[in-house]
Amino acid sequence: MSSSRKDRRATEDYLKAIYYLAEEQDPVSTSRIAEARGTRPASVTKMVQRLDRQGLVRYRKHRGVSLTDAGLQVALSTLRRHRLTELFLAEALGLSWDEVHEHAEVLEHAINDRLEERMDAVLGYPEFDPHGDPIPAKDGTIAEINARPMASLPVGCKARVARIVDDTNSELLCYIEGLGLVPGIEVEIKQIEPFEGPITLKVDGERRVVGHKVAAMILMTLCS
Amino acid sequence: MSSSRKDRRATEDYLKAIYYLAEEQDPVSTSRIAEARGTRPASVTKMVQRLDRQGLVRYRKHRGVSLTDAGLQVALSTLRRHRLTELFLAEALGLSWDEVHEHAEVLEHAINDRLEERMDAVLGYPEFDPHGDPIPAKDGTIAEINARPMASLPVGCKARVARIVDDTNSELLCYIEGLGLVPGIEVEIKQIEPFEGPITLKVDGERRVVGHKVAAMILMTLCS
DNA sequence: ATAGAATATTAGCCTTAGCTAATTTAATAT
DNA sequence: ATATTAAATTAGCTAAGGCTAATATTCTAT
Repeated sequence: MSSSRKDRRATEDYLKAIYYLAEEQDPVSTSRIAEARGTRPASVTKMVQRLDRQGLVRYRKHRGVSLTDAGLQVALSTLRRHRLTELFLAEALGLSWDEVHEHAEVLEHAINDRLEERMDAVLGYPEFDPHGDPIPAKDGTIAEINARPMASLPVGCKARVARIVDDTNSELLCYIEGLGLVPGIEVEIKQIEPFEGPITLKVDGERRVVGHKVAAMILMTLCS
Repeated sequence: MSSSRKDRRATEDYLKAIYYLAEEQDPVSTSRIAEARGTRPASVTKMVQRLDRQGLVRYRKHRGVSLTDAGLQVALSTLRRHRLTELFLAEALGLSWDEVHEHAEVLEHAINDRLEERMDAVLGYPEFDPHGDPIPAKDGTIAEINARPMASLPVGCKARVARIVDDTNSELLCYIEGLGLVPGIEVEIKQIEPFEGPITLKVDGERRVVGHKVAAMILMTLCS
């Protein structure tokens, strides 16, 4: 039963992980994927070889993997479904923003084009999620945004704080201000742990570490 | 990785199938399950042996399977999620009743207690779906209903038409009336194809075959 | 009661996705 | 430039769910 109507789960999760990790460093190494997914490198090697055979990634021994166009489409589609699902669950079921992620992590693999389309319509075709992260369009295009969430910046990048997303969470806003992360300030991204991990950055010559949730609230414009 | 966080899918689908088929004939035969699921009998044998080992069914060679209490709980929970999901998709995404089933068939395996609870609350704790089929409660109890959908009756059962669920589909209502299936009429169930299959019955001494969708609209009271 | 037909089971193979242990390749430090 | 270390790969195993072909059991009709 090679194909027919299979488990999208593993494939989509791998491609999504590779998509995220590639932001950090392009041919993504086996061990980074293993770390991100909580599996062993040997399992990753086998899987990326399969994905390569399916034309979803380009893999060269000891050299890492990159998404092909086809793989990128799948990753973006999965990301789109993830974000639409999060938004939808928050909207339609009144779940908190903290809570929706884990549910979406499962549901993103269980919804099809039709459901995606309906959710999109019901939500009014949103382009960004409450974190300020863009929701890829059906065709894979990502809304151009001059200000991007800090968490989406590449390592080594210098950028300026553009605005802090209003999460109606005044405690966090104060905390962020306290870190010196006020609009106009220039920071350099030193290190990003994938997914929910912390981000290390340099502000006014001083190193700081901020959590992923906080970083998602901080929109940045790149210093070219 | 024996257990941890597995694919509920196959297990739940088997148990659900067995639950439905048992209504027709209790120890359910291998081949009935195979037919219902579109797999080969040999695969079913292996699977029910596994389910037996897990304590979800009782299986005796050549004699068929029955659900254990644990298996029944899983089947009812799955059924509950299926029906809540159908209702929720119709409500929240404006999908037609025809359409929701196939989506629910996938999603029922992807939602957890929390989502189930939220959907239930948002829907106002419904006890029946639009077909008139009861939605099992969290504890597995099924709302007592004197009138049951025709599709839920056992084969050989004699029952009286109680009412026709108003589907706001006047064509179907007329069609049903045309078959002589008016309230008060006594019919005998001759044969039920599982799931969406047709139902053969005897009305006024004449055999008739009605589709599952039609049968779901006809609520019956048993003639004791 | 038994032959033949219908059902069910077993044996043996496949794929996916994981694991460990052993090996190979690449990177680093002297 | 080579020895050591770190990272990646291969080999070989596991379990779930499928499949086919072969075998075994039960049912049915004589």
